Amino acid sequence: MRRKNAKISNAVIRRLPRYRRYLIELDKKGVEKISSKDFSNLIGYTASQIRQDLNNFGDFGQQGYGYSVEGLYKEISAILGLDKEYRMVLIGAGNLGQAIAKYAMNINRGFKICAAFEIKPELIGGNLEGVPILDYETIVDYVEDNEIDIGIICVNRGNAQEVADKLSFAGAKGIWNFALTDLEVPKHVALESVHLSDTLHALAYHMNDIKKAEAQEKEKAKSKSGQTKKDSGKEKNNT
Amino acid sequence: MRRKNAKISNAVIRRLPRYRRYLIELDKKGVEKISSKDFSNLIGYTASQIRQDLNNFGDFGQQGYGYSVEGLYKEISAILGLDKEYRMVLIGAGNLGQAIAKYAMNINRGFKICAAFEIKPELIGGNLEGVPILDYETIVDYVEDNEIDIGIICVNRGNAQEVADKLSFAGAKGIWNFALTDLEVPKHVALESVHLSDTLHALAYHMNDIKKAEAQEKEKAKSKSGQTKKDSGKEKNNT
DNA sequence: TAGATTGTTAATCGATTAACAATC
DNA sequence: TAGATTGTTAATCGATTAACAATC
Repeated sequence: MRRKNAKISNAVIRRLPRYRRYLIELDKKGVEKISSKDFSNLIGYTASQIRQDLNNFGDFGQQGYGYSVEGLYKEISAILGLDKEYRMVLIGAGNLGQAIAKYAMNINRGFKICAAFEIKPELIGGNLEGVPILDYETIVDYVEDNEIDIGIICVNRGNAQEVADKLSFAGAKGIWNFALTDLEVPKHVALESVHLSDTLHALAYHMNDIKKAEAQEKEKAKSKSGQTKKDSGKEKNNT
Repeated sequence: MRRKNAKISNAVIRRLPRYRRYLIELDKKGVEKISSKDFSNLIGYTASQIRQDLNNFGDFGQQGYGYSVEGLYKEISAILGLDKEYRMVLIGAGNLGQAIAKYAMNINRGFKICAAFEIKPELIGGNLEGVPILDYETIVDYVEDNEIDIGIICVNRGNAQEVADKLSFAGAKGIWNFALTDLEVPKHVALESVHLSDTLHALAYHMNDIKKAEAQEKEKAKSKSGQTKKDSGKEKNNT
């Protein structure tokens, strides 16, 4: 039986786009159904977790059969709200902003960039693959008039909060933030911050962790061989 | 007393870059010390969690005083391995790749892009702010000869695994992956995948979640007012 | 029907929070 | 010294995994 409208944990939500990606691949390959066990082998979550996750939203499977790949794909897409259209604006049309905006348009039909905003006069009036670059001064009116849903923030960290404030004020419902700062938004606005450098720093940590573990391993192997072989290492000249 | 070399949970590691960011800000403001309580108010983790997290790595605080901002910043930087230098290559010099590479160079002195690799002939031979764009065919030799630590993968998802294989084979110790696929790497190679579209999808989920909650709220308010006020809504014509 | 596999409850594991003795 | 605040143990909370009855 389906759960009521209990709060879904963030861990579950983060896994949904991944389920969806694998379902797209399966569908492409012509696979029509999949059991939680086979899905587990593919995606790397336990079968239990997969069933548990999906049952937060409904009874999508069928006992003795499994899950319909196409059916589940559609369900998850709907849960994520990917059956809807989103009108977006980009704020900050530098390298990163331009790349992110193009990326967002390419990955999913439902996300449309309507305009980009800049303060730099030399950029204003230009365009990105047909998307006009407008004066940042005009953003509030534009967002209101064009019923913009999402703002992509790609400005410097010092300016990000004021951009978020303007977007929220003008009626945006979501903010995809790439500035390296933690923003505050009204609770009716959804916020997703992508701190790219944090992920690079986590990578550095893991690299060093592996390095340390390898060094310890070597150390251990050395002392062990020192105990077992008489003629090794420092003991060499003692015999 | 300091913990031995127990495995640090991933949740802790993800918080470290954030602690570090706030410490940089505090240091810039001239703040010299901070208690876990004050830090908690600032960063939004509980004081308990902050002390618990830091004690995974050492006794950085002082009873009755708190933590030295500069000292803690240095400790965390060292834990993350940010006191070292990293030599990087970019694979895939499209919009996103170029933007990510420039971003990585700007955020931290320690990360240096040595070269970019491409298969498109029209890009090979060019350069990105002084970084040469080389033929992808030559990547293995380059990574070996130049002791490259990290590869940034910004190619299409279909080609990402083979790039990861080449990088691992050539001796890279870390991979920062932006291709929309889950890579397999040898266990001596650290992998950090940034699935940008997954974060956009999570944003869409949260936007819809807020929308649903608001609709329910409205529904509840309506039925409530229907009970209390005689002349409201559907009941209007009944009097 | 028998076999397979779900949905769901119970058990386990891990992470966060609370409490407090140690100590600066 | 007294007050403040840590380091650390214990309690709580939440998420994952295991188990199994329900059912296709």
